[in-house]
Amino acid sequence: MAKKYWLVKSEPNAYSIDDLVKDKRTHWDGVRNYQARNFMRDDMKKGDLVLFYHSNAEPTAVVGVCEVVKEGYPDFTAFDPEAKHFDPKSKEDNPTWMMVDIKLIKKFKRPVTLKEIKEHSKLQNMRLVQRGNRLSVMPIEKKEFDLILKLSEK
DNA sequence: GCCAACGTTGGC
DNA sequence: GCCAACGTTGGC
Repeated sequence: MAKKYWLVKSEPNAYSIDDLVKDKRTHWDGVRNYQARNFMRDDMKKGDLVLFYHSNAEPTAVVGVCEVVKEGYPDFTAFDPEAKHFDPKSKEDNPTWMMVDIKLIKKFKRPVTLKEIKEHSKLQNMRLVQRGNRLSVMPIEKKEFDLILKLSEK
């Protein structure tokens, strides 16, 4: 199947691109939204490429590229009463929440800000710039992915 | 810190 | 099944 492209959001004070630079690889836990869950469970495949976006940040921006290295499996942090995103309704034998593993490919030389994306005529269809969008895992087009990569090289 | 947009919950 | 109340997200 053809490679797909994604964008994931993270608040840098929770988990930033620099944390990923340090860790090299991480599991994308804590997603508690069904639509985002479905993408991770059903559609994100090994080798898919992922833009890493900082939300609630200064600046809000795409800051790097990752690759999916492990496909959807149960988000075990949902089972842990001590964990921040504990969900008592998710059972180990029937998990509600799923996650994937990603590894860092590169941190951008330069962040591509939300402002730039909003101002770019070719990026208006991204769900990221659409009003009120709160999805933390979303599919993007290859041409959008390529363009943002190119902008980061400027 | 504010607040609009959205998702979820729960009473009916 | 409807919908108001509530909690969360996330830009500004």
